[in-house]
Amino acid sequence: MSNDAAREKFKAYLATKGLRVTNQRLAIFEAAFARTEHFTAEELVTHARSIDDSVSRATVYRTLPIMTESALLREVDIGKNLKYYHPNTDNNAQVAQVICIDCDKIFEISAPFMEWYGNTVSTKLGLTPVTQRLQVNAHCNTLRDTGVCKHRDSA
Amino acid sequence: MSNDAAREKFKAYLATKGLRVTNQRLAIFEAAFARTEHFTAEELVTHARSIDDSVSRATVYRTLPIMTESALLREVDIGKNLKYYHPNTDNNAQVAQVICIDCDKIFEISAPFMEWYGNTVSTKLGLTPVTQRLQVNAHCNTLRDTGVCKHRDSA
DNA sequence: CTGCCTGCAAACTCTTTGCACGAAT
DNA sequence: ATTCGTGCAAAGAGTTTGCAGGCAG
Repeated sequence: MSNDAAREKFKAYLATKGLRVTNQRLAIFEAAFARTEHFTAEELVTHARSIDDSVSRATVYRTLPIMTESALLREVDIGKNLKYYHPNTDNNAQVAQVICIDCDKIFEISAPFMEWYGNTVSTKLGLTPVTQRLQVNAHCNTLRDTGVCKHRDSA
Repeated sequence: MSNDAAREKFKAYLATKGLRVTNQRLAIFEAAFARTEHFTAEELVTHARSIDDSVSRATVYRTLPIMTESALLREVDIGKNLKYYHPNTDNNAQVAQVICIDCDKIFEISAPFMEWYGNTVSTKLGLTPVTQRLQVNAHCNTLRDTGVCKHRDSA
């Protein structure tokens, strides 16, 4: 999905929900979709402000749920206090994460079997699965061998 | 592993690390191992105080990492602000969680394949896996059908 | 005795919210 | 003109930490 298509989807979602298309919301959208790596709310505040310096932290926090509900962003919780976000380029992405404990870089890996697994185990318990997550925390071999985590540069 | 065996393991771990066996640490241990369901730090404070009312919140928070490092407790992060803990009855437990979104009850399910998965995907990235987690968030069918979440009572 | 442990309360991090002003429809 | 959206700053939740006194070894 191109950024243009995503922007239209965002506007359409806002319209559907009776929400307004504001400059701040658009700036936050642009800031989010300009990112290629996972980002935090705080980073999004900074980037959105470079587009429209009137964007407040509060508005970013109020906009993030809108963008995740509309499936434009995926929320990635890796067990730290803060949440990471990533543009969702595929609506039905079933992805696992491999997280480098040394540099916090997040690698995403397609894991279509997750959905099957969620269905199977939930059904046995009388539950209906909504989301599933599969994460692997790992150490960087390069760091162990050379003292430098090679992922840190690109993170 | 019986509670007695776990208590000895706890004391042995403390000794190994040069940490002292204090009444507070023992009270926190007893409170944790008296629980059959997952519990939070705050719940542990309350229960530990019923054993030794001198136990402070700070000491509970300082003791929890010791108990997780020693594999006596497993830390379960279900993507909320707070963490849950559970006595670890099997040292090498590879468990997935199914979480009822309606009542926050956590079901644990043996998932030995997780370790294999973690190894496989990590190796490809030049990483060494440390931990993995697999979680399914699900809605309660009983709640949907009858308006009452049947798990809430036992949670 | 020595130095780790403790309780207390303040600090911290991330996120949410009340309020009055401002802008989209 | 309405009504929703916004920035600001304070509040909130969970957790961590500095400090002075206390207890295990």
